[in-house]
Amino acid sequence: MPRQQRRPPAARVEERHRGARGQILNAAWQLAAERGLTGWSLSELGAAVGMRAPSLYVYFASKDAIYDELFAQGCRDLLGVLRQVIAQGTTPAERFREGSRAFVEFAVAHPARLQLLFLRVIPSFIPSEGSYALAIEITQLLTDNLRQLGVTDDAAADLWTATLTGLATQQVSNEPGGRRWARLVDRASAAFLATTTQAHSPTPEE
Amino acid sequence: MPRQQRRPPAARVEERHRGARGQILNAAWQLAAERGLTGWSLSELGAAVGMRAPSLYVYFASKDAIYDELFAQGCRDLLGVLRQVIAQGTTPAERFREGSRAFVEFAVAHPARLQLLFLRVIPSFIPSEGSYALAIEITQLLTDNLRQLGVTDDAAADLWTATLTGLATQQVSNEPGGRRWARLVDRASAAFLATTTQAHSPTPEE
DNA sequence: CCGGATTACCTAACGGCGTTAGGTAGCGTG
DNA sequence: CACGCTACCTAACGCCGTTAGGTAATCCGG
Repeated sequence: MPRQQRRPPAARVEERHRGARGQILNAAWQLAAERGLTGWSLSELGAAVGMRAPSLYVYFASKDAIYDELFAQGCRDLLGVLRQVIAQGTTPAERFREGSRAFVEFAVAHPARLQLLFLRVIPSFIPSEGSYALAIEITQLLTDNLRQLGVTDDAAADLWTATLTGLATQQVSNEPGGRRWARLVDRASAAFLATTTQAHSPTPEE
Repeated sequence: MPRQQRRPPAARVEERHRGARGQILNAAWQLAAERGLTGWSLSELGAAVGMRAPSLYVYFASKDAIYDELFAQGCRDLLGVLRQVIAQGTTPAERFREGSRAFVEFAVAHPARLQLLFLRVIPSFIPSEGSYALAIEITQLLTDNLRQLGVTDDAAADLWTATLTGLATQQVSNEPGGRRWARLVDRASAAFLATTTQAHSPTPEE
């Protein structure tokens, strides 16, 4: 009957594991950026951190588990960027415009990350519950941002997320590294704002 | 020095090959629809047409070559649908509205096809020159459609293709089989039309 | 400082993938 | 009837993600 003795080491091990996992995830981001979201193998990822492929299973349960961590990290990064940009804005309209711009910039800066977060590209990968909750937070942030503008229509928010992801997706799919679609975000913001607010705000009644 | 003798058989062979290729492509569409664009193997595809995997190489040079044919077929199908819908419209505005609606319907009807045609999902697959020309034809059709409305701005056309693919992509990525984004196409059409034409048409000068 | 437990890696191997090589029944035609 | 070609097959290669099992190095209480 093996009692648990010597607790302290377990904490140290977990700490070192956390470091190794971070290193592996950084290497995975780099491989994804260089060769596409699915264009690398566990052998290559292992080599990038000085290991053989099977050793990666000490730190992650599967390749999909690595994708799940990348998904969560990407969500947290985007949330951080959006929150910072929104905090800097002085008016609701400015927060909306700058938030939209930041979203598209974030997306086109890393095509593989865009695919992982917003397109179901890997048939076997489904985000874990915790990771998906982070994705929901992103859309809620956008929705709240719109609500401050007086746009309480859920359909309007859906249309806006579709427009933003559409611009980003067309950019990275058809002209990676270019600006042809990315530069349209301000124009799209203005047009969206004009059509969705004019329907409710210029008419004083209701 | 083997001269080519007996020409007729060669033609018959090519004809039968065409039939077999069509059968294989049909099975591939079905597998892609059921299991995702990349969620099937050549063994499964072969089994679906009563062959082993290596025998498929009689008809296609590689799996990517099969994807290329599917890509071309998808483009031709979409072109056919759009041309038919546009021909039925009586006014430029109606053609625009119905064409947009048809585009989104076509896309959400078959998620894997949408991924193949508009999202770079398979790292190893790059459309052949001929197939890509068909994809260009699609965007040109949309651009011409807009031009008939007096929208000659290339940026406006880009924004519109981004909006349409964005709606379709959000639909199939976040709620496959649903209508949450797909139903917004008419609203998006109206908003787009309002903002892009009001900037130029109500002002008579210029 | 010793000895056993634990850690952190390794090699070997499995089944499946896309793909290539080589072989063979059966059909169509001179 | 015999030949050549067609249309398939099996075997095999290297790579994939993954599992099993083994082994040096390290840690820590006695």
